[in-house]
Parts: sequence; C-alpha cells; structure tokens
Amino acid sequence: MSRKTFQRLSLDARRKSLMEATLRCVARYGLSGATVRRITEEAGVTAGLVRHYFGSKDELIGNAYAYLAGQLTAEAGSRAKQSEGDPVDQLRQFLLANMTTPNLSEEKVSLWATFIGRVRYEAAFADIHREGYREFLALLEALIEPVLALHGLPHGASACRRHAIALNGLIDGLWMEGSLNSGLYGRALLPELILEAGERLLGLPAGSLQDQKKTQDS
Amino acid sequence: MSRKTFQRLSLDARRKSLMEATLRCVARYGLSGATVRRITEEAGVTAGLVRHYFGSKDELIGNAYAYLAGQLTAEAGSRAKQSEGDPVDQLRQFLLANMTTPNLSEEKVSLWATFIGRVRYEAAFADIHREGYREFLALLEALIEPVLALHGLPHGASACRRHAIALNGLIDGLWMEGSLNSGLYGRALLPELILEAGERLLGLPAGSLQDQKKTQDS
DNA sequence: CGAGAAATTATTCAAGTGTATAACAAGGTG
DNA sequence: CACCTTGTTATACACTTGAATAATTTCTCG
Repeated sequence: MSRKTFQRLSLDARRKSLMEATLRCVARYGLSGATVRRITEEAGVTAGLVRHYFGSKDELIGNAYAYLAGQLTAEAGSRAKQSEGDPVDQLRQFLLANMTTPNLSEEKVSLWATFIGRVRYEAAFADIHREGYREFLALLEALIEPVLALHGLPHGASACRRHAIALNGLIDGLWMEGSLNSGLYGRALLPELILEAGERLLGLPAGSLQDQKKTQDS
Repeated sequence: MSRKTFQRLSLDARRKSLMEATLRCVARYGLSGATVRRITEEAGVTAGLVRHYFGSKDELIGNAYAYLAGQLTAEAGSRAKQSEGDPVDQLRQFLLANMTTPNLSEEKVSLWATFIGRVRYEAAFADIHREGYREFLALLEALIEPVLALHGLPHGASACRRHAIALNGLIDGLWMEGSLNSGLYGRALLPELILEAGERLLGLPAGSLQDQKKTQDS
C-alpha cells in the first residue's frame, strides 16, 4: 500500500500543466464535465492540488480561460509582427493566422464557444472576455490604419474602428464556422476567403491582399 | 401534508414549456448548472416529468437546442419573406433581422455559444448544428443569387456559395460580438454596419442595400 | 547528511446529481 | 356520478461532486 510517487514541480510549471489539463477537459467534457477529479487525473496529480494552487475549481477555470485567450491573440499578433515593415503584409499575416493552425482548431473553437457562453452571466468570465476583445480590436485597428492610408482611403479613427469591428466579426465568424463545418467545405478555402473578403470589406483594390507579391499601388 | 395541486397540459404545451424552461436555465447556469430539478422548478413542475416527456435529461436538452436553432432561422427567414417581390429588400431584411431583436439577444447568443461548444464532441449536438447550418446557408445563398443577378454581377453556384459562406461568417461574428460587447459600442451601430459590410462583401454598388428607397440600379 | 518547510497524496464529508418506482389526483368517458 | 386512464407528484437510491483535513513524501539548505 505504497503511496503514489511524485515529483515536485516549479510553481509556474504546475500551474501551467493544470491549466492545460483543464482546457483539454473542458473541450472534451464541457464546463460541467470538467470535474476536479478528471482534470487532475489528466494532469497526472491528485485532486488536492487544485486547492493548493488555485484555491478553488472556479479560480482554476478562470485562469485557464485567460490563458487560452492570451494564446489566441498572441499567436496572431506575433505572426503579424514577424513580417516587419510592410503594413499590407502584416495585415495579411494577421488574417491568415486566424484561418490556419494552430489557431484554426476545432478544440480551440469549442473551448472559446464554451467560455463565451458564460460571459453574460459570470462576472469573472466577462472581465476576461472584455479585456481580450479590447486587445484584439485595438490590434486590428492598428493594422488597418496604415493599410488604408497607403491606398489613399479615409483612415480617421472612427473609420478604422468601424472597419475593425466588421473585420473582427468576419474573422470570428469564419474562424468558428470554418472549424466546425469542415465537412461542408474544405478548410483550405478559408485563407483565400478571408483575404478576398477582407479586401472588399476595407475597400482595397482587388488583389492587393491576396497576391503574394509586394503591395502594388494603383 | 397535501400534495401540490396541478393542471394537466396537452403534450405539445408541456413539452414546449419544458424546453423553454431548459433554455432559460442553460443560459443562466450553463449546461452543467441546468439540472433537472432547476429546470422543472422553472417550469413549475416536478422532476419526474422529464422522464415522462423526454425519457432523459440529455434528450430534453437536445430537443431544446433544436428548438432554439429553429427559432433563429425561422425568425430571419420569415422577415425576409415578408417583403415579397423585391430581392434586394429581402436580403436587407434578412440581414437586419439578425442585428435586431428578437434574434439579437444576449441570452440567445449565450445559448448558441454554449451549444456550439459541445458540437465537436457530442454527436447529437453535431447533427442538430449541421442541419441548422446547412439550412441557414442555403437560405442565404438563395437570397444572394437574384441580387447579384440584378446588378449584373457573376452569380454562378460557386460564386454564390463563396459569398454565402463569407456573409454567414460576418453575420455570426457580428451577431455574437455585437450582443456581448454592447459596452464597447452601441448596438444601434450593428444594423447599418451589416448593410454596409454586406454591400461591400458582395461587391454591390454603394448604398444599394443601405438606402431605404427601392433599388436604384447603376 | 539530516532537519524543516512545503508540495503532494490519501481520506473523509455533506450536498447535489439523474433516474427509477410507487402513490396520487385530474379529467375525459361511459 | 363513478370509473379508469395517465399526467403528475413524492420518495428513495446509488453515485458524483467540490472541498476540507490529515498523513506522508520530496527537496532544499545548512
């Protein structure tokens, strides 16, 4: 009747491991089905650790949600920043990042939807969502502005904001439906679709986002 | 120690009442928190009735999801059909229906997201979702085609389909973000935004969807 | 290498879960 | 108005849940 042998992990490593196990469980079993026992089994530890590291299950789940939201914007943002200098290519990379792996993932979409469903009624989730949404929108606005300017289009604050709201809607919608409905149309369609639609939405000359070559001004 | 007095309801009425109570509970408490006891208390009956009318809790929740999905497309579809004859106005009404009450509702968005989050992992939900999505997409395609034709734009099956996918993404995204983020921008913005964005997405002449007057061809 | 602090496990508990079964009462039918 | 079907309530049960507590093991630091 020996006890389970175990290994002490650093605070950050254990917390991360628990949050990731939480996300896997929430995706597979839903918020309800993600019980403390399942989560900790998935992480290879016993249930007591949740209390030790997060105080309560709710706290753990809240942290896991924030962790996911951060991952999503960080991935898209970093891909945009990678192509430095060219504003058009930055916007292109940002859009593409949301229509390809790792962000385009059925598990991530499921998680995201599950949490979004609680935003309205649970204050903790609402805060996390608002923060993430504001960040995403600001990033998108900043990417749009120089592109509009480059093409001689109106690029005042209010115009940029409107475009950002619409484009964000398009991204979210395509991202979600695209991940879930891979049966109805190949998901290879999504990258070209978002570039074409983004172009039209912003009123850019046809091909300016789609064509790989450097921006060709009119 | 008298028993609770009760009233016998018709099969349809009781089923509907139970499904609506289910939706209210799922919205407020999540799929996990929507327990049989809470649902039946909300409906003003006792827990045994779930077994009697639906066999099991899962069955009840599945039916409630299908009921919700039906409501959403029916509302938008019927609003489109109301303005008979003019294809442009039909499309306009369809878009507007998704950006105004009763479809634009935080509760409905929460419900929708909650269910969507389970689609990937629960076969019953997947079937309901796929069916609803296909229906919505087909409806949108049918509305788009004559509008494109009217403006002398390419309106082959594949073009219509691409447009429908993108437009559906935009609708879903705006619908969801718009309902949840009413703090960041007034939701009065959404109707005009969807008309303007829809216009651009389809390549229609500016103002053809937004202006109330009858379609002014170029 | 030994002791003390802290991480981890093991056990326990009360509250709540879905569902099965039995008792009851409402309302149509004769 | 009495009967009988069945919609509805009431009760019971086995099981799971999140959390609290106590017992142990691991690792660090002197």
